[in-house]
Amino acid sequence: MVVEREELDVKKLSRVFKALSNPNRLQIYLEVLSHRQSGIAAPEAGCGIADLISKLSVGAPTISHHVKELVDAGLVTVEKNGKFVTCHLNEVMQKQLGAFFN
Amino acid sequence: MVVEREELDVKKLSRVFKALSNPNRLQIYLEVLSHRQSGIAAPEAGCGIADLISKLSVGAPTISHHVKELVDAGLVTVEKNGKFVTCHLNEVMQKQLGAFFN
DNA sequence: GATACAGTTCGATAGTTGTCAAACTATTAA
DNA sequence: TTAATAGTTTGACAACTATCGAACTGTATC
Repeated sequence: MVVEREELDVKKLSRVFKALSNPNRLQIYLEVLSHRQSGIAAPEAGCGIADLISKLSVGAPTISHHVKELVDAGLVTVEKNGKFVTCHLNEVMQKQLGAFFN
Repeated sequence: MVVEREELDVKKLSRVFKALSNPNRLQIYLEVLSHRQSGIAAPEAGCGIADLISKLSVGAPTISHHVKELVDAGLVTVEKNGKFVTCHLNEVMQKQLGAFFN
């Protein structure tokens, strides 16, 4: 059995920073941060895609693309409820990044 | 007199993360971090360009370019001593980034 | 001076990224 | 089952990036 090491090596870390390097994507992350709620436990909290579309003055395809990049980088998670999608903060990653700069 | 506001708005912050989004540039930053020394006070400490060139298996022009981007983003500073250039950590920025993820 | 050395700037190029419009999928409503 | 709605995927394209070799600038050494 291969053990998945969840350390932040240079490659992974640079991918995280790349995800945050685009102003619109950073704004999405900030929006998710402001709804500070992780995990699937609380469906009411979190940040809806529609909110992001209305706040960021770019089209839906672009938002969708950006959210996927944030998910791939491990910064946020995504939860589907019927037609709707909600973004949640990955607090583990947040803490790891906080630790990196300390 | 115009007061220089040194806040980290979205634009500035995304520029910082862009600077760290390239693996080689992140490696340079890590190298500077490991010589944890800021300011011009201690010329002996800090990270020399030549060290970076030997550690990063990319050419000198590329290193030079990357260091400039880190400087422009406010992540490191640079100090010249005759022929040699030394990189220092900007600890203020480091602390601001640590605070951002907390 | 002339030479060597440390690093920078320039110009070019292959590769990547952000964005959009159009077409698509899936879910709810009529 | 037809419509409408929420979001995704695809394909395209302009803009940007990382890297290199060549030429350059400034500093020390002979």
